[in-house]
Amino acid sequence: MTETAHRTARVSTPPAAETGIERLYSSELANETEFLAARARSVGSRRANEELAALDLKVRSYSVLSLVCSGLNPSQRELAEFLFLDPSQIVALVDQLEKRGAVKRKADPRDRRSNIITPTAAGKRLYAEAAAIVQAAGDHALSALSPAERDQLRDLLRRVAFADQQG
Amino acid sequence: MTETAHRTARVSTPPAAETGIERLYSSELANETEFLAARARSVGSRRANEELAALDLKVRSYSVLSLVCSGLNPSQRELAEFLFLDPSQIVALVDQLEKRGAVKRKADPRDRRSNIITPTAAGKRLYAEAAAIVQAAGDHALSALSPAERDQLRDLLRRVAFADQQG
DNA sequence: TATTGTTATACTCTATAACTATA
DNA sequence: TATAGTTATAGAGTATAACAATA
Repeated sequence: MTETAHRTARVSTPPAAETGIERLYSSELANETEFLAARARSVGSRRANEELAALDLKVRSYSVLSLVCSGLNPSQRELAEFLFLDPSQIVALVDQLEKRGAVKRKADPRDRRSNIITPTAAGKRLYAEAAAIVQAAGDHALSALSPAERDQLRDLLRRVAFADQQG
Repeated sequence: MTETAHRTARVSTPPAAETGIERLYSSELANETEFLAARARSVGSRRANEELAALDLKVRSYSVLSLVCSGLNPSQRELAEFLFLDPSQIVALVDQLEKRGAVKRKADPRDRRSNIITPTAAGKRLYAEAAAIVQAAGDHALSALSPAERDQLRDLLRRVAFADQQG
């Protein structure tokens, strides 16, 4: 992202390749890590959203359902912090999942202000279906990479994603 | 602008395993590449947006400005396709940049339906300032990685981001 | 007839503040 | 006084369709 930007400098003057946008691949923007991460995520989440629509879910609600089904008994506050979402958005997401009988709110006995979210049996089944869909979509999005490269990418991303917490 | 207000409560709290959300790192979701990409991008673009606000820009408008200043003379249609944005959104973004004198529209002599967007001198100066900010924000976001690892991450992301075009 | 840019519109997502009940 | 959840609302972002000019 730094001095490496002009390592992949422009491929001479554009031959005005008519309608193709491939020529923009050589732009500086197309070599910025953040732009690439945004585009990669966009490619993946678009497909995931399309597939999840069959279960009336989106990546957002799937993420909540996944954490609720993790066995870690998250509170709404924890869901908000972990997903970088405002608590008020969690309310809406949990409302949706609760309305369809996938999750339940229950007061934390140790702090009755806190709602612990747990899955129902139907919620667990829904998650199993959704997880398979998301995994398939992810495999498709990463089909350009070998298994080893996928592991590599995931590990690098994890270190960036949690850099502030892990120091 | 104070979007992190709800997230600033953990400043002086000791690493107590009770209230922390670190326990959610072990969830399945935290090991999904797509989730990690979304979170990594969120970390980076939040900072970039905060810094770019000093220039009255956002990552969205910066991306347009960057492509316009690349010397590749993109049309609005090309900007839309490359940035995964609707053409109508490009209209608004180019309007903003044109209104502040950073870019100009000019009809493509070979197809007068098409608007070729070019930077003004002021636009080039604005881009130079913005690029430095974005680069600094990117370096900060990737500070957990070594230079070699950053290259590795960028190359892996590029292959994923352009997998459909490159085959 | 198809495409580029444009406008208008509706919908979703996100941010913010105020309120309650607990602590 | 502070925090978890809730509600309401405004703003930003996004998607869609219709239109004029051009091909």
